[in-house]
Amino acid sequence: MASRVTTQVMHMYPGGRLFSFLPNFFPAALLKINYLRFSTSSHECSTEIIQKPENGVLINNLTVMGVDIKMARRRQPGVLRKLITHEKCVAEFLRSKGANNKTIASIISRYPRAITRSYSHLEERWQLWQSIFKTDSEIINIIQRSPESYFRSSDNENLGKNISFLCSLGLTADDLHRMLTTAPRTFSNSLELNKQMVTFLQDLAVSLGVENPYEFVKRIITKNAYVLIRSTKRIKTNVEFFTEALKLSNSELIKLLQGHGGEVLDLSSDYMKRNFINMSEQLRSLGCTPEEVKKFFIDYPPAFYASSEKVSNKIDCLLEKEINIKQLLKKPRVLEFSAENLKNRIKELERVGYDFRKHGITILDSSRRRFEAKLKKLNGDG
DNA sequence: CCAACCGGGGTCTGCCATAGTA
DNA sequence: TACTATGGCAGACCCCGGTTGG
Repeated sequence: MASRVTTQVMHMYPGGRLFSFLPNFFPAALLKINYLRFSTSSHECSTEIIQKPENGVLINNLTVMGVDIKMARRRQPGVLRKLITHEKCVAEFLRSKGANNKTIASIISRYPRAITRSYSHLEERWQLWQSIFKTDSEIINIIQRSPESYFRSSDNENLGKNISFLCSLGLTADDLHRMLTTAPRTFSNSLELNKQMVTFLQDLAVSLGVENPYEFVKRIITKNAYVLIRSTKRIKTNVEFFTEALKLSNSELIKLLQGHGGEVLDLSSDYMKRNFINMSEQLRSLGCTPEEVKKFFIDYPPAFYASSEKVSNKIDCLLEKEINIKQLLKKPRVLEFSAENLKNRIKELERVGYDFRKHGITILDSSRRRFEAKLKKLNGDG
């Protein structure tokens, strides 16, 4: 906290004096360098702080490579002051794996610390990732998507241990592939952190009286790859929230977590609570009983995911056409379609005189192809 | 043949804070 | 003391089609 404030304060007081004995001095960098001087208001005496200058040669190299210096500086200013970096090696390495110059520049702009990794280090890390991915381009795609996930940790040994650990849980090659693709951060977590989550889930299973805790854990983390990149605090809060909000018995909770409940387990706790409250209120105000609301969430936990604004939009779409809310309770998956899509479908159906009161809203819950086929038929019948 | 049930698939980072380290 | 490594947070759905039972 303190150091953070200091940094901000320093940026508020740019300017100051220059040193002439800077290593790697380079005119182009001069303009960017902050030699700072500031006074702390909390102390009587004024303190002078001299910021180490940026490495001009490095800045020049990065500029030539097309790196967004402003972005890099904003994200990890310290890297730009380092005297020894490996930007050329990193670029060469990534290029050898099929990344183009633009991609490389973007990667370094977004995660400058990447250039502190050596060639041999990168080679070693790549080999570990290759134990899960088949092609270089798959890995490049992920690095491009999230440079931080790949580069944040310099601990290759830890990465190897993580892979072994996850394998030891009985995860298949496919499972690992999906996890690393969807939540690459998992593999940069410390082994200890991943173990903590697994232990937490195992303990939970045991306390609930799950027959096979081992399978329970496996199911949760394969169903929801994001669980392992969340804090145990969040997962714990969410489990407690499920239990309290829906007044679940142990067996009901187990069933929920092993089913669709697992899919929303990683949501931000407050967000989930807000959505629950909003949705419950809407349903109640439209005449649903508390029991119906509870059943709705148990049968259809993805409802926790639905943000209040989108849900309101969708419900409005239905109500406008005098569709009874009870029909939604029967077909909650209708909520999975975008409001836009629902609106269009309802419009199309109105055109052919579809009677929702008679036929319900099941027709809205179908794939595009099936819906269109159905519509064509309705059209044909007049 | 068809509606209804139901599981699966894509996708999810970029930032901040801080303990630890050189 | 600057910098690194890493924990943690906010943000937030939509869709397809195989199978099955009537």
